[in-house]
Amino acid sequence: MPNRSITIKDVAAAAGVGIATVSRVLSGSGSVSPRTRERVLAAARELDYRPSALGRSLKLQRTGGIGLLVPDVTDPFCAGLVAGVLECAGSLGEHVIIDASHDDPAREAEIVDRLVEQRVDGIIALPTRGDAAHWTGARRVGLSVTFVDHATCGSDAVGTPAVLADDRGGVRSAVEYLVGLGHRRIGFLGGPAATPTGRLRAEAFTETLRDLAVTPDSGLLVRARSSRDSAYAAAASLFQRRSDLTAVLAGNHLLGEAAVLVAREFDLRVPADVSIAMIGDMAWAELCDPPLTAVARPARDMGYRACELLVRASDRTIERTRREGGRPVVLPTELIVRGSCGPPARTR
Amino acid sequence: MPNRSITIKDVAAAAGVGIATVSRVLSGSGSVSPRTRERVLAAARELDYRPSALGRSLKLQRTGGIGLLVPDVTDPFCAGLVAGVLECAGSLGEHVIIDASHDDPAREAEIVDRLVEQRVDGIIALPTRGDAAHWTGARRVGLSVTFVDHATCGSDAVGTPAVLADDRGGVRSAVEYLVGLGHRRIGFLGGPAATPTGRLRAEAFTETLRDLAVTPDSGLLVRARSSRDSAYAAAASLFQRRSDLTAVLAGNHLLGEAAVLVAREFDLRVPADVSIAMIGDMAWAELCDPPLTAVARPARDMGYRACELLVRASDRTIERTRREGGRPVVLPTELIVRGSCGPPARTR
DNA sequence: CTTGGGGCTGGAAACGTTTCCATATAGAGT
DNA sequence: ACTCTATATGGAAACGTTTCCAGCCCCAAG
Repeated sequence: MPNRSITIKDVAAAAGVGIATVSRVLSGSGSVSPRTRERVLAAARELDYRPSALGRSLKLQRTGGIGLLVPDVTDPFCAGLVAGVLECAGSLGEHVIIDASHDDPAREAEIVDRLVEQRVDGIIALPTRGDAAHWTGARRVGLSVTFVDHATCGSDAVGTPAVLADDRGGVRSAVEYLVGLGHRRIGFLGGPAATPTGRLRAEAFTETLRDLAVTPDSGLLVRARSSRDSAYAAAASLFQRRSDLTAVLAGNHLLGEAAVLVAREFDLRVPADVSIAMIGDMAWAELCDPPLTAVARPARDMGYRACELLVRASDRTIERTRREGGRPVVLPTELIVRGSCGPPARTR
Repeated sequence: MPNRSITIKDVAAAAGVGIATVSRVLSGSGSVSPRTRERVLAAARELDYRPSALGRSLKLQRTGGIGLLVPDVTDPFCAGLVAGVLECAGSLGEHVIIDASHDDPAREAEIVDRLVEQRVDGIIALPTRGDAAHWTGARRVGLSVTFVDHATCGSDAVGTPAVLADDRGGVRSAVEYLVGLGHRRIGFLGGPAATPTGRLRAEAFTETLRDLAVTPDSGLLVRARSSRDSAYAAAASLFQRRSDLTAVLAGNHLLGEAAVLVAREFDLRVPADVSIAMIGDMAWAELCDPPLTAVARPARDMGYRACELLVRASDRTIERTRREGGRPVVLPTELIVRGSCGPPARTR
């Protein structure tokens, strides 16, 4: 019963060679005679030898691990992102250390610290706020960081590579679609103004309306915190206060959910009485009755691209990365038209 | 510009002490004078020293990492599981290396190998099949494995700790509920017979029917492979072939989705024309019209418990674990009654 | 004054790799 | 036969920790 795990030394002894030779055989570098190679391979197989990544990483100063930091793995968008990262990392032979920040900057900082200790080669993050001190700290100790979904607004982290969805374009396409159907009084359910995402989508909403020469109405724009309850409350208040609106655009899937629920609660037929669209496509959008029109964001692709970007960046010097990686990668969104939007009941 | 990352040696030099002393200060063990401690702490802070987990793990022969292996992170059940593991691991100071098997045993074996190389302290897995060789291999090299969702059916891995949902009880409660409403011709949409889950739920279905003295009808039990298309095809074929059925129980969420879609396609009103229930509660069940009755499985709790179990097991010897951990932990399911089930239209 | 012990401290070994370098061997060219 | 080169091999250092052990100093007790 082997209580001590077997090392390269054991293999060397069993094969009657030096440990350097075993290393050469197993890593495939250097030259070894076919005869020796065979003996070593046989010994390794015989002993069921598993090389330790610890020893190797220590020597090589490179772990082949990448850190992945998302707000919440149960959020479908985050899950898609994770899947993309996993796919790319797997094909590149890297492993992924994952953790969830739950939108708490303190927790995020703690996790980044842990990842630094683990000496990951880089971090992919959907940050709570990209300008926090721990991010610049991480870059200072030499590991590359890639942001996803929204980039930093701070000044210090300029040059941090980022992979974004074209949110602005996504909102625009949805608004254009609704206006094209004849809607003029369109409600917008927005996420918290404190988050980059919440801010940006609301901006894009009003901006597009202005471009389309629809008179703005600030009473039609409502904010919610990022909880189910808050989303529901916001939707309820909007529907109650403004019975004259003919369409609603939900700024995220929580708000979309709330809009659907509240419309049902108020006995509004969709899309006859009110049209509903949502930013962020979900599996359940297809299952709604009627199926919900939504703007799909390529979560999986974003994860994949971010991972590619990160690994590529790790190979270069920080300097070169900073010089080259100025522009964030922006991936297109797609308006998926389903049955939840139609012309307004009473056109004026 | 420090191109070389700073080590304990640098801190020792800066503080004018030996490296042993620095280690004692930072790890909190041993005795150091307050004066020295202060100097070391100051030096570490000054240099922004981050201890390397590589060195520590190598020396301690323990990484504090746990491997997490699920079929697919975008599956809501798996996502819940991951969240639970992350929560527990975080509070225990462990980090989590995650990967997805995509239900491919070969890929799974590869991932296990990688985790062994990384010297994780243990693995939590939702295995494709618990009896595969790589699992016994992993246990042989001394790391503890905990299965989730379904345990092994093989003989070799007896004693592998497991955390399960009471699927049998869940199916039973759903069937009892439907029969209680007056249904007698209940369709069952089952997952692949090759998977433990698919087999077990179908068994529980027929078994419960027998216990309730409802005459079985093998034409009402349909299997699908685990893809959306296959699920849809199975549901369509069942509804088409057996227009006399009054209720359908979907064996997983993919099949539940398919049942809802097909019922809508066939212009069947729910629950007036057909009642639908599903194993596995999803966020979208609430959003369906009518909301879908489902059996909730405690994904997050399962992950949390599995992680607890694993870490506890790592502290003991394999022998003791094997002796103690005979019984798997079984967590209760809950039937969530919503609006998708009612009495059959024409009772006979 | 001596002895003993306890609190602090630093040197060194060990953990498992990779790789540089030195050496040994064999074959080929003169 | 001698040198030269290419190939094959092993020893040893290095990576960054932790911890054992030995040594030091100082104070109290004899």
